[in-house]
Amino acid sequence: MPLKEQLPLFLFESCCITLLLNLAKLCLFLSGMYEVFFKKINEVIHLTADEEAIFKNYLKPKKLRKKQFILQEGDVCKYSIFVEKGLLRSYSVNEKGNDQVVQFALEGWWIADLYSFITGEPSRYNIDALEDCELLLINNDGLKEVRRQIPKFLEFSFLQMQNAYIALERRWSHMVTLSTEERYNKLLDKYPDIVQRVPQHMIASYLGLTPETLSRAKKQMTLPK
Amino acid sequence: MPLKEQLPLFLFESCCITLLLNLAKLCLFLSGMYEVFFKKINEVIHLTADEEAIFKNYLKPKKLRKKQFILQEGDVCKYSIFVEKGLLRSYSVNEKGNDQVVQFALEGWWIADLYSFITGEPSRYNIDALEDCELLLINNDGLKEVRRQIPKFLEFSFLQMQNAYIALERRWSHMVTLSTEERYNKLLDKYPDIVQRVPQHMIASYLGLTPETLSRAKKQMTLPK
DNA sequence: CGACACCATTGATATTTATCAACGGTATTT
DNA sequence: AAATACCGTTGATAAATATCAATGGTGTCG
Repeated sequence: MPLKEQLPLFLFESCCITLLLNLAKLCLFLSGMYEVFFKKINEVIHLTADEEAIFKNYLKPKKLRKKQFILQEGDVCKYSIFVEKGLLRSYSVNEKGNDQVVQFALEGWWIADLYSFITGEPSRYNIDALEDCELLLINNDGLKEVRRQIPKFLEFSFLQMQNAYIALERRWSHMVTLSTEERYNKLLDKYPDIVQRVPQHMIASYLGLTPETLSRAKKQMTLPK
Repeated sequence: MPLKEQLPLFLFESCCITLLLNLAKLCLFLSGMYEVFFKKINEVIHLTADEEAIFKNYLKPKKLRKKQFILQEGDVCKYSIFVEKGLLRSYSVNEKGNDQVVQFALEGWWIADLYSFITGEPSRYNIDALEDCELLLINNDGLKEVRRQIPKFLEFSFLQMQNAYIALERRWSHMVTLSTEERYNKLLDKYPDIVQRVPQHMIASYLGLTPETLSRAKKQMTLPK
């Protein structure tokens, strides 16, 4: 019994159109969803279409609205998170109840509590969305499987980790050698996006300062020519 | 014309004995020289004797006396350094001429200025020996070659880099969340060796403090029960 | 529209840490 | 053995930053 027989024609047509529209939307969603991801990887290694397909099996797309959490303190960090679109931030809460920003993650960046992710221990960090986000999640088994099936990706992982280490080391050296103002300027130079898209008190926390101190430092920088 | 004919017998015997002694010393030197190195690697992956032999082709043993440099500011960091024995320290010198300790490396640890090592840019760090050391050096091409010939070693490199990243992240979080005294105690807990073998002003610098501040903090810790 | 949350700024004050200087002890070098 | 370098401690003071409190602006939500 064909569907057509059970419905008035105009309803059937309406259904078809809706269906097609949704299918189109889905296609767009799925193709767009991985765009930045594979672009980033292909800057370092080259994946064939087959390999990309393998990868997609282990990737879990997720949309996250502003202010929502993707990881909360006490939970185990089950996923390594890739930001296709939007802006995440990880932070801890100290004994006085203040947020302590650890990291920001823009489009094209990865973020996780690596320690919790590797060991399975509960995380001491929170990760939430500062903007509406489109994310790709992959768990540790997934990553291992991809590294097994696509050995090139192990190479990528190594290089990525190496770069992350160097960047953190550099951030450390800036923290201990540069003045407050120099640190802010470095950030402004390197990540103008972040400074524009993130409330200033979070920038302050990222730089290891109170909001008041950063505010005063900025004032000092404009006044004396 | 045999050597024996040209020398009095007692001199010939003396030569033989010296030669044998030196050979024995050389063997001991060579076997001992790689002991910690392969022990460390085999904790993570298993290398066959053949693979160890391949590795040795690219390793350059070097002894370094206390106070000698293995890397100086302005030089390119050509080697990744493994400490078989002894204790190294990397540091930078700030504009006031003070040392700023970045890292210590005990037996079984690796040390380098990774940024300079990867990019070939001149280093901003110095690395010197705080004790007489036995080191194994390997350059970037050597590492790449070993990773190519022994794919397991790429896995090792990745895991090692991941651990280094996690450790640095942890050190960061301790730096920003813990008090001076808590930071010192953490170090005491985790690396009692370092605290005993390194002058206190270097510990202070490692913790981001002046020697005076650390001295006073220690005093505070003993007085009030 | 009004209530409310969020945020940057500013002022006054407290706390922490650095800086400068001096001293005494210990190890190293000559 | 004497001279010297190195090191940890202590005191006095200065500088940087945090803390506490208040204000005004801006945007959001009912």
